[in-house]
Amino acid sequence: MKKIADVAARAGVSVGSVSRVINDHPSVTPETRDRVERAVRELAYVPNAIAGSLRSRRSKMLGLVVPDVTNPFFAELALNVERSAIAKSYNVILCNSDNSIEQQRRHLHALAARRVDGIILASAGPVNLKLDHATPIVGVDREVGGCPFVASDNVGGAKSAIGYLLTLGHDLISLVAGPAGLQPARDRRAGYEDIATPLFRSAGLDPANYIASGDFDFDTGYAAAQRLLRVTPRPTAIFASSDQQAIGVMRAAADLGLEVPRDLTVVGFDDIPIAKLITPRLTTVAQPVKEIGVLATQLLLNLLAGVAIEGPRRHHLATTVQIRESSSAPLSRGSSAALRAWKNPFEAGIKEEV
Amino acid sequence: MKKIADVAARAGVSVGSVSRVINDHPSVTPETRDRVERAVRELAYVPNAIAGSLRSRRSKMLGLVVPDVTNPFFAELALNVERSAIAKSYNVILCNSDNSIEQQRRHLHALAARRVDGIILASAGPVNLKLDHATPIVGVDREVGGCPFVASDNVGGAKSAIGYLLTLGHDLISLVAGPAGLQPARDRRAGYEDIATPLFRSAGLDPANYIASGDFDFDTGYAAAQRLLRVTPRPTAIFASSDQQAIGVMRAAADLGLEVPRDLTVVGFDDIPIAKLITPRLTTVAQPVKEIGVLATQLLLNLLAGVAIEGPRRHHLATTVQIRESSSAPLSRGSSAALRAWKNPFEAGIKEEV
DNA sequence: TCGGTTCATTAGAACGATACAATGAAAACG
DNA sequence: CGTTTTCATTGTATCGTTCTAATGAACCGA
Repeated sequence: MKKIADVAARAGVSVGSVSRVINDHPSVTPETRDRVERAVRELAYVPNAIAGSLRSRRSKMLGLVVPDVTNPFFAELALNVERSAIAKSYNVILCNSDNSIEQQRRHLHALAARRVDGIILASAGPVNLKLDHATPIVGVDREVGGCPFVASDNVGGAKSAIGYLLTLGHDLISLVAGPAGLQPARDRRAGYEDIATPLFRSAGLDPANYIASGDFDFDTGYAAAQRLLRVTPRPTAIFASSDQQAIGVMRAAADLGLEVPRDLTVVGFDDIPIAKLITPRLTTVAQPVKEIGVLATQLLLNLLAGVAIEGPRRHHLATTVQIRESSSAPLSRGSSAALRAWKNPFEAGIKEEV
Repeated sequence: MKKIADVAARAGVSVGSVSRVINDHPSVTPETRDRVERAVRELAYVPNAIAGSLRSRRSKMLGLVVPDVTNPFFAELALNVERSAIAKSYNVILCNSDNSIEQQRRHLHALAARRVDGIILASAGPVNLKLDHATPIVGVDREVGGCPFVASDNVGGAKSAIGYLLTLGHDLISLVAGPAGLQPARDRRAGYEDIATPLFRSAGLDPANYIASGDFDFDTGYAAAQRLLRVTPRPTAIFASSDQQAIGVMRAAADLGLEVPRDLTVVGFDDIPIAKLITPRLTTVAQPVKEIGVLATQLLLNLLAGVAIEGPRRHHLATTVQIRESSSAPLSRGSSAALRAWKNPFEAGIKEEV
């Protein structure tokens, strides 16, 4: 394989000049540039980025660590991180932690050994950063102690979903919560409870009866709905912490002979691609995944470029309630005093889909 | 950041010995190993893989180029490639070609510059391999001229789906085809035509009336079904070339007042995760994505290790018909002579889901 | 015309590891 | 006991770039 010296010889210049041409440094005469470019073409020379990285101490690589690219959220994240990175001539090493903190530790170590310039980390759990990490890290989705951080505003997203349901006239709203170990799940629950708990209280009901929890998956949604739909008085709406759960809820409803949205309103969270494909189309809280990926990458690259971080180090991007077919006003409008007093402060993030 | 010389100094040995310990070369006394390991720990030394790669001329990195990780098929592929790679201490650089041949060319060039040891390529289109490529390549999903290749047996998959439908008693089976530019789409169509065309012919019908084509997406499925379901005599089953299309077909059927599977049987292709979540659950041809990813990676790593490739260079892995709820016998069983004569030779790959 | 800038160019050091040949000690052998 | 073999160890060349300091040419204003 050709090296820079071969090109230099062929072009009749020094290796330094070839290097300058390749990295288009300004100090090059058009003539030298020409001769070098011709030589590069004739020899089909491909610069060795490894040697370059060694000398320049910059690898122009980023690490991306996610629990599982198979999850549509992380796939979309990976796509946008990679795109933003490549636009600045960075490549991305993909790592799946498989939700194992140990696996993740190994990956972080490997990335450090490869001297990636920075890491975007959707952490599988709490992580000990004193080890290894000279490498700059930006957290996404799940907070990473001390690092700049980008995620959806999960609390706000849940609040606006519940707000939307109240506006429709629902006042018995159940929650299917996610794993308590995951911050996004906790945040969504917090948003829900912030509004829903007082309603139950003022109606003299126990809020705990209207919450079921488990994983973010279909089965959890199904099982949760089976239980929640047998509570008296029955909830008129169910807010699920993920779209997969919501789909499980809809199936359970169908199995119980309830029609969505006539007998039960279902709202999900995430807006995964199929949400708009199923019947009925799922009303859900859309996360700005693309923005998260792009912003996280920009933050990281700025950090690397030494640009002072302007604005906050922790970003919570606004979500949007995507109104589709799985939600409607309840058959008999709720009548609690609290509901009557309700004014929705979250209207900004709610939009009807065309 | 510490380097190997620092470790050597601290341990009171030569850099060579440290190197041997790290790469666990056999020629090391337990005592030396101990001292080195302690020094490594005390200095929190992380070897510089870039320097190592430069000298050893092996980067221990693979490139993975796919059109779009957001596609569940490629996401699953990426997951399994990365897993298989990491098991052999390789890392994976992820590249999205966005279905652009030009973008893909740039990515391949960057991977060559980074001196990745090998590339797994789901090509966006025909590719000119004489440029750049000393780097070994294994093709997946879409054939890459001259390279070892791994994909589903798309022809066989389509045939077994049609075979299954014939067994149920269908004989007017429509096809929603995929983009003619994509090999998997062409292969699935070929498998369909191989069996279906003679049936139409012997019934005196024009096969072309029963085929619609477009992208692999929901909208194409919807539009195709709108047309196909107005043909007389109406098909009793529709075989879609992707699950997304199949979901579009089901929605169109619903909009036309047809109930699946009573009035129309729908079969998809891929078995994406949601296929089993929707109502009715989708009968579909499952691709062995995991196996494709694992096999492609193994093939590539063997190639790199210089292991002679045993067996064929081109692999077409068997698909499985996943029978779920969207398929059943037609209301009135078909009666063409061809159908009566039908004996299904594809029973092997058909399985009822528990 | 001359000192002072500016700029393109060059030769060679440096990056941090692994590979290799050389060395010395211990083990094995007849 | 001397010779050969084996093995752990060492010092240093090397991988292919980029970076730095030095050089010389060209240009500028006084």
